[in-house]
Amino acid sequence: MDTRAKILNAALRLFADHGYDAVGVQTIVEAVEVTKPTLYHYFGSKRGLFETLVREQSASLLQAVREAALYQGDITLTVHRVVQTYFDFAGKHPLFYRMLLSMWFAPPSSEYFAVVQDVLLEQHQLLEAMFRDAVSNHGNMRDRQQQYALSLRGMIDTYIRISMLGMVDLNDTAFRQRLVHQFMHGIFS
Amino acid sequence: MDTRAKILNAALRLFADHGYDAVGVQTIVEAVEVTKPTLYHYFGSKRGLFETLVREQSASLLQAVREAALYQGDITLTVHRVVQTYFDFAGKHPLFYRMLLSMWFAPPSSEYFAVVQDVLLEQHQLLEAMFRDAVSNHGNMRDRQQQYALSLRGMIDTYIRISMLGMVDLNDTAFRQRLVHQFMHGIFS
DNA sequence: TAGACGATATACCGCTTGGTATACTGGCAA
DNA sequence: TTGCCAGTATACCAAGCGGTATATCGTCTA
Repeated sequence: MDTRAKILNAALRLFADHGYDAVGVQTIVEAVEVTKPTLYHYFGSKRGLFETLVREQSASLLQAVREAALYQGDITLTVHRVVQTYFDFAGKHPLFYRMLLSMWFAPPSSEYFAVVQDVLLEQHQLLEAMFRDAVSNHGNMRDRQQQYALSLRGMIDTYIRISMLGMVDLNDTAFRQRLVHQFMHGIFS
Repeated sequence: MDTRAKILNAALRLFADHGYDAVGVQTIVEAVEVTKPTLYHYFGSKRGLFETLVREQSASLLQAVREAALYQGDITLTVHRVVQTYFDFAGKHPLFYRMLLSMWFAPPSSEYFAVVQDVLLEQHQLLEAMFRDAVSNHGNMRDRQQQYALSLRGMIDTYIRISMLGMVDLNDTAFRQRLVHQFMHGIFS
């Protein structure tokens, strides 16, 4: 593994474990056993390092959500696919998803929030579009796409968090089905 | 308002808006127009200030949840009371609840998390006890109290967050009833 | 073989951080 | 009226912060 990748790895681990503000550049380079100019050579600044980290890691998530959220006539099925996509990603990249989650709830004026906001916004737009496209089939969800998108994300993140505490298994198909059923029940009722 | 209270007020506002790490002691005392030794006279340290803040503000929330979560034979009614309690508190203390929310998702090893964890744990135990007490009436929720408590909190916090974005009105009784109904549906199904 | 270049190190910068030693003030008690 | 004490200010500290000027090394190219 080359130096650049090692720095990104160490930064992810440290940011996820202690938070962006609490981790100094010095700490990161010590963890990789290089010196500061090396880090600044690759990333230009602490913020640049963080932006690179977020963009590279979230690319595959965004792509997967983009495909899963394509409405093709069955909203329940589509929602199920989206849920599965998030659960899969969080299972494969727990450190990154945990970090994303903590920053999604962080004060909007913090430096790192601006970086993460783009990623979150794009996901939100995909989910909203999914619900909007389903409107023709389900008249009662008109103009509620935004709220539905937010609450679906809320539910997904809640259960990802619970699973990180070891309290639930996201790979349990029956469990996932019950979640989606419950969510759809909330929409249609 | 005395100096002590002014410091606590300013600290809450600043921590909620920018995060614990991002706000220096100097910034706080400048906002109140006093000097550092004054702050250290009252609170001993930055962490001491934060602990005092969290403890004083969360006392009323804990008391309200303690009363609301008392199971008296009707679990749906009790859950409804709990939901209303949280919504009321978040409506009355939006700054504090927003701060609490951001820290609840923060990295566990961050300094402030330890302070906030006590408050969260106590709430969780109250909710868990509520579901445990309801077991005799609803055999199918046995040994799931922990998961139920976590997912109820997740749902509550999700909607508080959505309301903070202006996307939903927590004071709408019909809306609250639909939420509780949806949650209970997820439990009983 | 000369030079350019990517990658890395040493040593430093100004600034901010959380925290404190010391001194002063006003009010209240003996 | 003396003395104590809570409360507040001036001025300071060591340590850490993000960031950089400069130099060196090895490799690849002309």
